Amino acid sequence: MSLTAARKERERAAREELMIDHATRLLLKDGYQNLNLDVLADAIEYSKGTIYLHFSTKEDLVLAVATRILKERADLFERAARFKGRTRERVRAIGFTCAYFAQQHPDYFNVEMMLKSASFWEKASAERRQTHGAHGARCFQSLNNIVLDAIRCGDLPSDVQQPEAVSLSLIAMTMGSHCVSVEPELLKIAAVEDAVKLLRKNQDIVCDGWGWKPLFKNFDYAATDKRIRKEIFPEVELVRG
Amino acid sequence: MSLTAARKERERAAREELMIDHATRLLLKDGYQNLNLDVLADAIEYSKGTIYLHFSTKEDLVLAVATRILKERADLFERAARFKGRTRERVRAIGFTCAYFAQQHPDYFNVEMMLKSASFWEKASAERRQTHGAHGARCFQSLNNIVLDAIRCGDLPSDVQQPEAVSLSLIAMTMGSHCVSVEPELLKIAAVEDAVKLLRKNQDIVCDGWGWKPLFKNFDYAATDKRIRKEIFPEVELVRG
Amino acid sequence: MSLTAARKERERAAREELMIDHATRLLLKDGYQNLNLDVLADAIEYSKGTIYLHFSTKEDLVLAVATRILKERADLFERAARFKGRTRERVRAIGFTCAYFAQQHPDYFNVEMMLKSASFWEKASAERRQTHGAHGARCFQSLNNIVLDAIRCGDLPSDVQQPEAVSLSLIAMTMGSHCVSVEPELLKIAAVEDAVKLLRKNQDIVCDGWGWKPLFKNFDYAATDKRIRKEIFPEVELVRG
Amino acid sequence: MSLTAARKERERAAREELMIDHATRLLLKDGYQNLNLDVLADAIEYSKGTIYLHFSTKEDLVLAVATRILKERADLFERAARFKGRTRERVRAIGFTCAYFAQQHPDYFNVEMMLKSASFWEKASAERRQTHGAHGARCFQSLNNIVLDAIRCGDLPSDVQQPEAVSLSLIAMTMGSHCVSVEPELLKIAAVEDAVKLLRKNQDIVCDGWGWKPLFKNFDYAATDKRIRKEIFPEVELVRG
DNA sequence: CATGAATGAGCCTTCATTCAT
DNA sequence: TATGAATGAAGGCTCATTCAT
Repeated sequence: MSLTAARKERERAAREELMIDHATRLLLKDGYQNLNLDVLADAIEYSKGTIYLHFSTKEDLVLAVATRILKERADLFERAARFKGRTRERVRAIGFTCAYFAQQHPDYFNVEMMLKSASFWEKASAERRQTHGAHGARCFQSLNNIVLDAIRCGDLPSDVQQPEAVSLSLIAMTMGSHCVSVEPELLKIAAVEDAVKLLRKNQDIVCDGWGWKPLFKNFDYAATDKRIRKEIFPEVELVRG
Repeated sequence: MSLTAARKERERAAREELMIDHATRLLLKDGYQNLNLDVLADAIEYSKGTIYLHFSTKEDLVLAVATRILKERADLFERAARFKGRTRERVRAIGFTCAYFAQQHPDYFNVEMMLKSASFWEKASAERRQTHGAHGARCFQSLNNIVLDAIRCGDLPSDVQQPEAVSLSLIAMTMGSHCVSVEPELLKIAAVEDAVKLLRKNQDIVCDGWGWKPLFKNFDYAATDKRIRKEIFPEVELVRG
Repeated sequence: MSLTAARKERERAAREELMIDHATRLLLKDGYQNLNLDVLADAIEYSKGTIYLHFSTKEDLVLAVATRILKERADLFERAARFKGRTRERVRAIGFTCAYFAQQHPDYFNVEMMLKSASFWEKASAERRQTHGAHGARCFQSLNNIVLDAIRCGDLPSDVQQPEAVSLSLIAMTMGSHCVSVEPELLKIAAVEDAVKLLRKNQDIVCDGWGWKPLFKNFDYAATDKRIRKEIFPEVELVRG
Repeated sequence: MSLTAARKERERAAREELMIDHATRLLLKDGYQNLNLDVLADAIEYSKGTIYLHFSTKEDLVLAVATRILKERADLFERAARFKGRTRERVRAIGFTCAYFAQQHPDYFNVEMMLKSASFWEKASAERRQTHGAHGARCFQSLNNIVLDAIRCGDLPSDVQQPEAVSLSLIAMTMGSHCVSVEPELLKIAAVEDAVKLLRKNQDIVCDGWGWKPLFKNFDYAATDKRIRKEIFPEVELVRG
């Protein structure tokens, strides 16, 4: 590729990033249905036509937003999965990334919820659909590999029949914790102060429920947490818990 | 109230029920954004104007749908909470109602997700908002009362600081299991065959995680399950598991 | 039907006529692609939404325009076909209606040309499609019945194998004459002064070509023409020729 | 002109031909309104900007397509007009070229129809408009010269006042036959099997109608047809009829 | 000269809401 | 009270044309 072509490609990518940046912002503010391409075009100071040079439909654009965030999550998951220590410590590192995520993208969950509509996917481009699926799989595999290791080394009971069920219950709890976090009424009734703390606590409960050793109730994870913070998130200040 | 006025009031209520019936059907079929008041008016054989005599906005109508289903759930929860037995058995009965719900209203979860949009609530009438909140509280309280009983009688460890956290983790797991259930990709990767089974298993994991006795891994709940089916759902054939 | 309902129905029909009136005008002025529903809405002083209460798509509207004119033509054809006299005189009466038509709707031919696009018909409503076809068939049958009579009574040679071929050649000549009439260049080169005269002359040529008696070149149709004018078009002043 | 300039000019002409080639293909496939310059640019592997170096507007491009085909027709007409024989045989040769044309460019008629829109011509360049007119005139003159010869030599009755009327009726019949050929409904009603046969038959009717000798009904043209095929279209296999 | 990114006016269609009857 | 005709703002998407590089 010539120097010029390379520069153009960079500019194109930068423009696309700009579009996704603003689309993310508007999406989180107003929701999918209220995302308006005229408003987006005004915000990015490009015309609507230019948006359509990058995304085939509005749905395609929204999927690009979701995919970018999901990719970030997958990257973090893989990084966390490489944490050195017992399997329970490694899954705890994953839990930290979820908490980090909840802090960084407090409203991202809403975007994910949009994706559940069947008609949505039909309108997005096949390529982007596939990319999204791939990052989703990366997330799942990162977690599931730890589960497999845990069964192998005896940290999880040998009678666990389906490793995927363990992963899925952790994922379900994570998503569910997000769900309740966006219901102010519920948080008020349940006197929840810190939604991120809730998320991490719930993940511990699930691990303990599966009998994943060392159990949270029997072990002091303070040192592990310190190490996770230092090794995985050296640059950020995480919520305590 | 005169006899005539009473009859008119009955007719009005019946019409409103009819509207909610069909709105529910259309909502679950097409989703919130695709719910079309023209189609609804055709279906109920009343005019659009008449719909607006009952509901101030489209959002108000949708909230009425959600509230009616939530009321049904609250009723079921209260019924399940009155189940005789140890607290773990009573919370198990609640778990059955969730499974029952998932079977009866497989797409209702989507309706609940709609409600999370901030702009939604602004357009619904204050009265209906409050009613909805009340039924939500009933659900939570039914569950939370069992938790409180469990702490009191020692079925839950005495060091559980916040009973609400236990309830909330169960709720989170229930919602999260629904979330994953609507992601075909995830179900495929995780080789899940029966989403309802998954839901109930996950609830057990959470209870065990909190140390709620008798633990699922140490106790045979077959007899309890039989009794729940007989006493709480005498009329239906529940999914096994 | 109640009086009110009848009145409403009349009003509805009148509104639809108004829409078709203006659509016809705009269509003939600007062509199909430049027909703009905003402009139409402005012209009729109804909103665009109201237009869509009458027509499912823009194509449906255009088809309604074409159908109304075609119906008028079919009515005229049937009237002309009932003209008393020899078959050649009756087909001549049909020729007069074509000329009348060319005068009344000098640009209608353009509308008919629009209809030839395949994608057009897919977007029009099935009902209107069928109506259009029915009127087209009426036109053809009116003419073809005269041809059949002519063969039966010996005005056309008995060796004419396919009566439909005679009808079709007349139709082709009529359409073709319209085609050349909308090409100013061609008219200039060929020194045509009166397009309607051309149309009628061409139809005579075709009849003579088929040997339809009495042949134009052997017979003075002045009296017939006078009678056609008087009996079929008493109210209008037709172009001579 | 320098050698380099000559080469550049050749390249430029070749590029323009390439553009017209593909534009023709797309035009016949999708129609004028669906001709998309992006698609065309992709097909020719030149940029849209380059297209605009050759054609001032989209209409100009379309006119170039129409003109090239018209030129081909004019060339064929002139060749046919040089056929040796009686004038009726020569006009028959012209009829063959029309049939040949209908076979070669079955959808070209649609392109011609586009040209009838008034707004079209305003947007095309004056130069191309003139070229188009010139080729149209060549077609007309080729035919009209035969008519003039026929009158002179007595093949057409001496009382034919306007030779151009004869030419024009033949042209009208040719265009009209094309018109009916693109109406499937009409073809079905009239039980037409072979549209090209219809075209040729209709031309014969017109010639006979004008009394052009030798009349088709009195003369066997089989030998003439054989000769036309051999001398005018040695390279192609024409439809019989 | 050739490019192709950027434009932006334009257009059809939808649908929640209103209000005169 | 019930109606449904009328509204009109809104929005996604297209594409011929331009122009800086």
